[in-house]
Amino acid sequence: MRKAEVRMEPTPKELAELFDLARKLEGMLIIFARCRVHYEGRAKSELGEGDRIIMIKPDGSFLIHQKKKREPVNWQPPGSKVRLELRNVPTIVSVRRKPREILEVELLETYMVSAFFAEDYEALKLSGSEAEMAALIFSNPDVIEPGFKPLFREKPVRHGIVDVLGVDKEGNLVVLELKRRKADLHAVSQLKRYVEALREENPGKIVRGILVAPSITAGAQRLLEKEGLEFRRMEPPKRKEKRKSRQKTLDFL
Amino acid sequence: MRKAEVRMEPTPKELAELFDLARKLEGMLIIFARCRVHYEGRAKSELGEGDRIIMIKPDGSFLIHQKKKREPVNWQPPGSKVRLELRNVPTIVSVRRKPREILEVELLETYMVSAFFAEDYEALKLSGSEAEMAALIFSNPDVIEPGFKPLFREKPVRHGIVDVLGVDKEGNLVVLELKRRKADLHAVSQLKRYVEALREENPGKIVRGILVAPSITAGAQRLLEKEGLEFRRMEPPKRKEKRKSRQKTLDFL
DNA sequence: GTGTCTATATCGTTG
DNA sequence: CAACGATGTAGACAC
Repeated sequence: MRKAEVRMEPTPKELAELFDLARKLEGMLIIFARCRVHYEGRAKSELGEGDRIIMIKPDGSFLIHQKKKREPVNWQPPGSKVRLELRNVPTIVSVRRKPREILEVELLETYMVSAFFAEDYEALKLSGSEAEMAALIFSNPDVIEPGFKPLFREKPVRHGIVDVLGVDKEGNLVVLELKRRKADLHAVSQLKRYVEALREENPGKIVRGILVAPSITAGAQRLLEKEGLEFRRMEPPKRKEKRKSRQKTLDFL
Repeated sequence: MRKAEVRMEPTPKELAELFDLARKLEGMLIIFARCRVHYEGRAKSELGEGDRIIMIKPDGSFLIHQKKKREPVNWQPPGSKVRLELRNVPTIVSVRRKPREILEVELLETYMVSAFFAEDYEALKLSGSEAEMAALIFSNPDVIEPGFKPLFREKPVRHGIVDVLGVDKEGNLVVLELKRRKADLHAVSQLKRYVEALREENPGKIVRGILVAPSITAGAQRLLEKEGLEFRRMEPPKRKEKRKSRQKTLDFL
C-alpha cells in the first residue's frame, strides 16, 4: 500500500471507494471540488457554488477551505461522524452530536480526490507560553520584585482562577495575572475580579494586583491606574527545547 | 490548463515547477510529505519528523495539518511570503513581516504535490451572530423588556465599547452585553466594566446592566447577582437567508 | 497602524 | 459533563 492514493476526475464509485479506504485505514482525505455547503448548528450558514479544498481527518475533523484566509470557511470539529451519500449529487454529510450540528457538502464536480495514510508520532514542542512565564516566576520570584514569594499557581478563588497568588515582603497578598502578549482591557478586568474576590475573602488584608505582560495597551493602562493595580513588564521566555514529544527508541538496533 | 495538477513522488525539480506554477496562477497547493517544522516568532516551536498535509494559499496563508484536530499544528497567516529553497533537503520558508515570524518546513520525503486553480466568487452567508441579536433588539426592543428603548450600538465609553446602550421606561440608562452563547465570568466582568464607566460618566443617574444570552454559567450567575446586574435569556436568531454574497449576474443572457 | 471585541472560536485542564 | 481560561488565537471594525 502506498502512502498516497489519488484519483483525478473520479466517478462517484471511485470517490466512494477512496472515501471508504481512507475511513478504514485511518487516512486523511483531500478533495478538490466545486461544491455548495450548508451548515446548521450553533449558527447557520450557506455557501454558494465555488471551488474549494475539503480536508477530512480520521478523528472526524472536517475542513472546507476557500483560497483565502487561514480559517476554514466551514468546518466540523473532531468527533464528528462523516459519511458520503450518493444522491443525485454526491454529498458529504458530517454530524456532530453535542451540540447537534450538521454540515452538508454537495460535490457538484470533483476534480481530484486523494487519501494520505500518514504516520506521525511527534507532538509540537512549544516555548514562550504563559505557563513558561509562571515557571520562570516560581524559579526566580525576584523578576516580580525583591522579596516576592509565589505560593499558588492556578488558585481557585470565588469568582475565577488566579494565575499566581503570593505574598510580598510586607506580607500583603499579591495576585499576578500573566499575559504572554500585550495586555488589554480584558486582562485588567480579569485581574480586578480576582483582587476584589480576594479582598472579600480576606477582610482587613491588603491585596495587591499586578498585571505581568510584555506590554500594555493605553486603555488598559488607564483602567489599571484608576483601579490602583500595578504593571510589571515581562517577556515570555523562549527556551531552546521543551520536552513534550514522544521519544523515538531504536531498541532493535 | 486543467483545474488540478498532481505529481506523485515528485523530484525537487517537479516540486519547484508546480510550486512556481501555483504561485504564478494563484493556485492553492497541497503537499503530502514527511517533514520537520521549525517556527519562531511570537513564540517558538519545533515539530519532529512525521507525515503531514501542507496547504499554501495564494494570499500567503500557510497551514500544516497533522491527522488530528481542527487546528493546524503550525501555520502562517495571510500576507506571509513563501518560497521553496532547494537545499540538501527541499525546504519551504514562509516569512511574516509584522510581527516578524518565520516558518520553515523541511521536506524529507514528498509523497504528492498538487495545485488547484480554484475559482470561487461566493462568500459565506452566516446567521445567528451577535450582530443579528442586536438587530433583533433594535427592531423589537420589547424582547428586552416593555418600554426599553435602544439608543446606541457599539457605543464607546471610557473603558471599552458597549454593545447596546438604551433607556428603560423610567428613563434609567441601560447597558446590554450580548453573547450568542452561554455567558461566562468574562461576560459579567465586561458588563460590570461598562456599567461602572457609565456611572462615572453620568453621576446621579441610575445605570442598569443586563446580560443578554441564551444561558449563563453558575459562576457567572453568582457574580452577576452579587454585582446587582441582570440577565435576560435570548437565543441568537437564525434567519433563512442573509445577504452577504456577491450576486451572480447574468447580463449576457 | 493600535485598540477593542467577536467567534459555529478551538483546546486543555480541572472539579 | 460543565466551567474556566489560554491561544503564535484569527478576523472584523473603528479610530
